[in-house]
Amino acid sequence: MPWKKVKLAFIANARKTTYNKRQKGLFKKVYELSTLCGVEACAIVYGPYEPQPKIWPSPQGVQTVLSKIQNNV
Amino acid sequence: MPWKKVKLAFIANARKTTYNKRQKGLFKKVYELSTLCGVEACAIVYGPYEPQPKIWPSPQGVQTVLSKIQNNV
DNA sequence: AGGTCTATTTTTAGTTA
DNA sequence: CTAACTAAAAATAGACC
Repeated sequence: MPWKKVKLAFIANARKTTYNKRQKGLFKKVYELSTLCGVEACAIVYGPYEPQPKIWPSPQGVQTVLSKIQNNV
Repeated sequence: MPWKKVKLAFIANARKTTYNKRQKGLFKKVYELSTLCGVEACAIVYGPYEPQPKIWPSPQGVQTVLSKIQNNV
Protein backbone atom coordinates (compact mmCIF):
# COMPACT_ATOMS: atom_id res chain seq x y z
CA MET A 1 0.00 0.00 0.00
CA PRO A 2 1.05 3.58 0.05
CA TRP A 3 3.88 5.28 1.81
CA LYS A 4 5.29 2.01 2.95
CA LYS A 5 4.57 -1.55 2.17
CA VAL A 6 2.43 -2.96 4.92
CA LYS A 7 3.24 -6.57 5.49
CA LEU A 8 0.26 -8.81 5.25
CA ALA A 9 0.19 -10.30 8.70
CA PHE A 10 -1.27 -9.60 12.05
CA ILE A 11 -0.46 -6.00 12.62
CA ALA A 12 -0.46 -5.26 16.30
CA ASN A 13 -0.50 -1.58 15.64
CA ALA A 14 -3.37 -1.81 13.25
CA ARG A 15 -5.29 1.35 13.79
CA LYS A 16 -8.95 1.88 14.09
CA THR A 17 -8.70 4.12 11.08
CA THR A 18 -7.20 1.33 9.03
CA TYR A 19 -9.87 -1.05 10.18
CA ASN A 20 -12.61 1.39 9.32
CA LYS A 21 -11.19 2.06 5.89
CA ARG A 22 -10.72 -1.60 5.05
CA GLN A 23 -14.11 -2.56 6.29
CA LYS A 24 -15.67 0.12 4.17
CA GLY A 25 -13.66 -1.06 1.19
CA LEU A 26 -14.59 -4.66 1.81
CA PHE A 27 -18.29 -3.95 1.89
CA LYS A 28 -17.91 -1.97 -1.28
CA LYS A 29 -16.28 -4.96 -2.89
CA VAL A 30 -19.11 -7.20 -1.83
CA TYR A 31 -21.54 -4.70 -3.24
CA GLU A 32 -19.62 -4.55 -6.50
CA LEU A 33 -19.46 -8.30 -6.89
CA SER A 34 -23.10 -8.65 -6.07
CA THR A 35 -24.21 -5.88 -8.38
CA LEU A 36 -21.82 -6.55 -11.20
CA CYS A 37 -22.52 -10.24 -11.48
CA GLY A 38 -25.96 -10.33 -9.97
CA VAL A 39 -25.02 -12.85 -7.34
CA GLU A 40 -26.13 -13.20 -3.78
CA ALA A 41 -23.36 -12.34 -1.42
CA CYS A 42 -23.04 -11.35 2.17
CA ALA A 43 -20.32 -10.34 4.54
CA ILE A 44 -20.12 -10.13 8.29
CA VAL A 45 -17.38 -8.44 10.26
CA TYR A 46 -16.84 -8.34 13.99
CA GLY A 47 -14.87 -5.24 14.62
CA PRO A 48 -12.90 -5.04 17.87
CA TYR A 49 -14.18 -1.51 18.33
CA GLU A 50 -17.84 -2.26 18.14
CA PRO A 51 -20.04 -4.63 20.11
CA GLN A 52 -22.36 -5.18 17.19
CA PRO A 53 -21.22 -7.01 14.08
CA LYS A 54 -21.26 -5.21 10.79
CA ILE A 55 -23.47 -6.97 8.33
CA TRP A 56 -23.99 -6.60 4.60
CA PRO A 57 -26.33 -6.37 2.88
CA SER A 58 -28.65 -6.78 5.84
CA PRO A 59 -29.34 -9.15 8.69
CA GLN A 60 -32.34 -10.44 6.75
CA GLY A 61 -30.24 -11.02 3.66
CA VAL A 62 -27.71 -12.90 5.69
CA GLN A 63 -30.40 -15.05 7.21
CA THR A 64 -31.66 -15.88 3.75
CA VAL A 65 -28.22 -16.89 2.69
CA LEU A 66 -27.72 -18.83 5.86
CA SER A 67 -30.84 -20.85 5.42
CA LYS A 68 -29.38 -22.13 2.18
CA ILE A 69 -26.12 -22.95 3.84
CA GLN A 70 -27.89 -25.10 6.34
CA ASN A 71 -29.01 -27.28 3.48
CA ASN A 72 -25.82 -27.23 1.48
CA VAL A 73 -23.01 -27.40 3.96
CA MET B 1 -10.67 -0.55 -13.76
CA PRO B 2 -8.28 -1.20 -16.52
CA TRP B 3 -8.69 -0.74 -20.28
CA LYS B 4 -11.98 0.90 -19.83
CA LYS B 5 -13.93 2.13 -16.91
CA VAL B 6 -16.47 -0.49 -16.04
CA LYS B 7 -19.66 1.08 -14.90
CA LEU B 8 -20.71 -0.06 -11.51
CA ALA B 9 -24.06 -1.54 -12.28
CA PHE B 10 -25.57 -4.79 -13.27
CA ILE B 11 -23.48 -5.87 -16.20
CA ALA B 12 -25.43 -8.24 -18.34
CA ASN B 13 -22.30 -9.30 -20.12
CA ALA B 14 -20.46 -9.87 -16.92
CA ARG B 15 -18.23 -12.80 -17.67
CA LYS B 16 -17.46 -15.80 -15.63
CA THR B 17 -13.86 -14.71 -15.69
CA THR B 18 -14.77 -11.40 -14.14
CA TYR B 19 -16.83 -13.12 -11.52
CA ASN B 20 -14.03 -15.51 -10.69
CA LYS B 21 -11.47 -12.74 -10.43
CA ARG B 22 -13.63 -10.55 -8.26
CA GLN B 23 -14.63 -13.35 -6.00
CA LYS B 24 -11.02 -14.26 -5.54
CA GLY B 25 -10.21 -10.64 -4.82
CA LEU B 26 -13.08 -10.32 -2.39
CA PHE B 27 -12.03 -13.31 -0.37
CA LYS B 28 -8.52 -11.96 -0.30
CA LYS B 29 -9.87 -8.71 1.08
CA VAL B 30 -11.75 -10.54 3.78
CA TYR B 31 -8.60 -12.42 4.63
CA GLU B 32 -6.60 -9.22 4.76
CA LEU B 33 -9.08 -7.44 7.00
CA SER B 34 -9.31 -10.43 9.26
CA THR B 35 -5.58 -10.96 9.47
CA LEU B 36 -4.54 -7.35 9.56
CA CYS B 37 -6.91 -6.27 12.29
CA GLY B 38 -7.45 -9.60 13.97
CA VAL B 39 -11.18 -9.48 13.57
CA GLU B 40 -13.67 -12.20 12.89
CA ALA B 41 -15.08 -11.87 9.43
CA CYS B 42 -16.84 -14.08 7.00
CA ALA B 43 -18.13 -13.86 3.47
CA ILE B 44 -20.53 -15.96 1.51
CA VAL B 45 -21.06 -15.78 -2.23
CA TYR B 46 -23.57 -17.61 -4.35
CA GLY B 47 -22.05 -17.74 -7.75
CA PRO B 48 -24.37 -18.32 -10.72
CA TYR B 49 -21.91 -20.84 -12.06
CA GLU B 50 -21.80 -23.08 -9.07
CA PRO B 51 -24.53 -24.83 -7.13
CA GLN B 52 -22.62 -24.63 -3.90
CA PRO B 53 -22.01 -21.32 -2.18
CA LYS B 54 -18.47 -20.12 -1.70
CA ILE B 55 -17.76 -19.62 1.94
CA TRP B 56 -14.91 -17.95 3.78
CA PRO B 57 -13.18 -18.74 6.02
CA SER B 58 -15.10 -21.97 6.48
CA PRO B 59 -18.62 -23.21 7.05
CA GLN B 60 -17.73 -23.74 10.69
CA GLY B 61 -16.39 -20.22 10.98
CA VAL B 62 -19.54 -18.86 9.47
CA GLN B 63 -21.64 -20.85 11.87
CA THR B 64 -19.69 -19.42 14.75
CA VAL B 65 -20.29 -15.93 13.48
CA LEU B 66 -23.92 -16.71 12.85
CA SER B 67 -24.54 -17.89 16.35
CA LYS B 68 -23.50 -14.46 17.55
CA ILE B 69 -25.75 -12.77 15.08
CA GLN B 70 -28.70 -14.65 16.44
CA ASN B 71 -28.13 -12.94 19.73
CA ASN B 72 -27.29 -9.51 18.44
CA VAL B 73 -29.56 -8.90 15.51
C1' DA C 1 -10.95 -23.56 -17.95
C1' DG C 2 -7.31 -21.44 -15.79
C1' DG C 3 -2.80 -18.74 -15.54
C1' DT C 4 -0.08 -14.70 -17.02
C1' DC C 5 0.72 -9.90 -18.75
C1' DT C 6 -0.24 -5.14 -19.11
C1' DA C 7 -2.49 -0.72 -18.73
C1' DT C 8 -5.35 1.57 -15.98
C1' DT C 9 -8.47 2.11 -12.11
C1' DT C 10 -9.21 1.54 -7.39
C1' DT C 11 -7.83 1.04 -2.80
C1' DT C 12 -5.60 2.67 0.92
C1' DA C 13 -1.64 4.14 4.84
C1' DG C 14 -0.22 8.08 6.53
C1' DT C 15 -0.75 12.92 6.92
C1' DT C 16 -3.11 17.00 7.57
C1' DA C 17 -7.18 19.77 8.80
C1' DC D 1 -13.50 11.28 15.51
C1' DT D 2 -14.47 12.31 10.83
C1' DA D 3 -13.02 13.78 6.38
C1' DA D 4 -9.98 15.29 2.50
C1' DC D 5 -5.43 14.82 0.25
C1' DT D 6 -1.55 12.36 -1.62
C1' DA D 7 1.28 8.92 -3.48
C1' DA D 8 2.23 4.25 -3.76
C1' DA D 9 0.40 -0.53 -3.78
C1' DA D 10 -3.21 -3.62 -5.05
C1' DA D 11 -6.92 -5.07 -7.94
C1' DT D 12 -8.54 -6.01 -12.21
C1' DA D 13 -10.66 -6.07 -17.53
C1' DG D 14 -9.20 -7.62 -21.44
C1' DA D 15 -5.69 -9.94 -24.29
C1' DC D 16 -2.97 -13.73 -24.83
C1' DC D 17 -1.42 -18.45 -23.87
